[in-house]
Amino acid sequence: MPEHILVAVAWPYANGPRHVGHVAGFGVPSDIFARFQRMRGNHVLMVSGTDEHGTPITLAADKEGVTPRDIADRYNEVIGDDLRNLGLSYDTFTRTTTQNHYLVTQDLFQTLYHKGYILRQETLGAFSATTGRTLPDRYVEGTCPICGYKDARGDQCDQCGNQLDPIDLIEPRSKVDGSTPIFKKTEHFLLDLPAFGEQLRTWIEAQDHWRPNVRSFSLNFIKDLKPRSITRDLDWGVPIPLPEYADRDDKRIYVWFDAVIGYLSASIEWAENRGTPEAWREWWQSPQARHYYFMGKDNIVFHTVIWPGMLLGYGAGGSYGDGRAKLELPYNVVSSEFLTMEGKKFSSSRGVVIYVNEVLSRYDADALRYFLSIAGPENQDTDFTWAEFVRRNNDELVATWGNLVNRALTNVYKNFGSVPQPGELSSTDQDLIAQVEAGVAVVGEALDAARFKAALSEAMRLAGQVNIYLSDQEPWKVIKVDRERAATIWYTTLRCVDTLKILFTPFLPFSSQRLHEYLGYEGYIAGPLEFRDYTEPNGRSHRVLTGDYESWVGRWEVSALPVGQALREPKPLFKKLDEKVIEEELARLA
RNA sequence: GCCGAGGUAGCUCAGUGGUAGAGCAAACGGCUCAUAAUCGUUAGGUCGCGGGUUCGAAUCCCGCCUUCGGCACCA
Repeated sequence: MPEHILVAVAWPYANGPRHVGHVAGFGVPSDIFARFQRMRGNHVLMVSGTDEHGTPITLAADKEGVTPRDIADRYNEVIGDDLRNLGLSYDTFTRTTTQNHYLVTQDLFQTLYHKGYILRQETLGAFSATTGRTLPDRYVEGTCPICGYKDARGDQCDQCGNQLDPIDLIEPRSKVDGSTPIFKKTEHFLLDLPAFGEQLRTWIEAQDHWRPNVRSFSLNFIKDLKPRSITRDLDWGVPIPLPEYADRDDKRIYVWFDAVIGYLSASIEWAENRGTPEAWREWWQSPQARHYYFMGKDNIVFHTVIWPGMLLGYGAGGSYGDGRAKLELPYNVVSSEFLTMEGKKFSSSRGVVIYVNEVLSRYDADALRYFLSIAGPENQDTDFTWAEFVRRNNDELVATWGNLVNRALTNVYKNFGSVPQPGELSSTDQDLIAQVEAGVAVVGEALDAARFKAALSEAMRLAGQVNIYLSDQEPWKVIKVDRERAATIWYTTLRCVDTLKILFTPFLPFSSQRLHEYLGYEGYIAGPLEFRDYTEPNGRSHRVLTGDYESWVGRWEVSALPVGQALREPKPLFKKLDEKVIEEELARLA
């Protein structure tokens, strides 16, 4: 029975290009998972988009003298290109500035408000004297009233560690331009999280298939829930859908509140764009559907506490719920740790960074995907170094898998031209095939459990087994004395390579597609992704990254390689990298 | 400061109660079909430190050191 699987991927923030650390956490793992589930025959809906509201984008816009919309447009395009070039197979990668997203966000806000889950409260906020814009706590600096540290931030003093309120700072100043901020009263709306505390606790406690750190972290977090502010004094964001705010442009819904709603709004957009406007309900209003969320560890509570709280509050209400069924909560929240760069935290300002588009301009997407899959921060922080990148590429990807494919294909292409007719398979041949075919289940189980390193390691181990088999059987010698036996050995090898191709496809889609073609097959097992433009009722159009995945022919099954199928002329799947690139890349960092 | 996670071979990392693992790097050997790729053998660790529970602990408990994340207006 095919299942409905929602793959909800963290929304990259559109204030700059995304670096390798970002895609290591949310991008590559989610795509591996989605591709695997599609190959298994499940109905996958993979959604995300660029997160385009919030203070950092307004600050970037001010700095350049352009509008926030300009910044969002620019980086929506850059980020979309990067994700497409990495082969991330979203059903819909959209953005938070669509009319649809505004409508869905406002429906959630209104529904929660009318159900009494949103509170109103007067607070004192800091505003810039020069721009009139709100200054988030961390953008106010001054002298710490507790320890006297001169560069304490409004939210916390880095020297004594105490939590602060910007109003308490001595001689406060704006981090942006140094001016003295103005403090004034402002009304805010707060999500009443404590109202969901008991439901959340019961629900989280039952999720014993979550990674332990995600579960225990979340349980600890809900011990002390407080109402959480969901509005900001900004003119850039989703307007507050209440009559008294209809004509005001000084207050907006806070960016994190609308960003998580993006998972729902993008699903609704996908259904609409596809001409089946109700189809999203098969994922969101069906208790059988499984929802997987992928993100970095800094985002856990948004996905295990706040967003579930919003969903619980919304229930079946609102214009999208339509009284039919409640919206479903996450099935699993797959959080990654962080990637570091040459032993240090990624930092754009300090130049400790490598952007996705830079890597892809010089290296193949599969080489980066391989590294991030085998050495990524799945269970703990891991380090990206150029030396390790080159080594993993040359000594593992090229040497083990690439070379197996290349030696097999070039030999068979040269000597037979097509899949050779085997004689009787020896027990050694049969054992090898059985071992590799067992990988379909073993690797599949690991992938289903989001254990990507284990899955890829097993696939690589099996590729190694085929290399051992070849060294042992020496078909290049056998063919001089016994052509039929050589044909049998090469047939056995190709059968294994064809099954391994399936196991590698979620990780290495580009090279797997090429291998698929070299083996003489037609159609896509991992085809092209597409951008499509959609125009909304308000006349605005935007670009969506998507693909025609239902037409792809790859299935998570063992090889049924037809004897006699003509091969196409093979080329190496991967490029070996010169050791010199390590120094070149390190020089770029400095 | 409080909460959570990590600290395992030279390097990068697996491994949650039962005689310490992988890949690479190192040393030696085989093969030469293949992107000088591959295959085999050897060597290498008091599993952060100190206590405790247990017949038995990298694995459970306590303390300490250290790294990373969270701790309502950064996303």
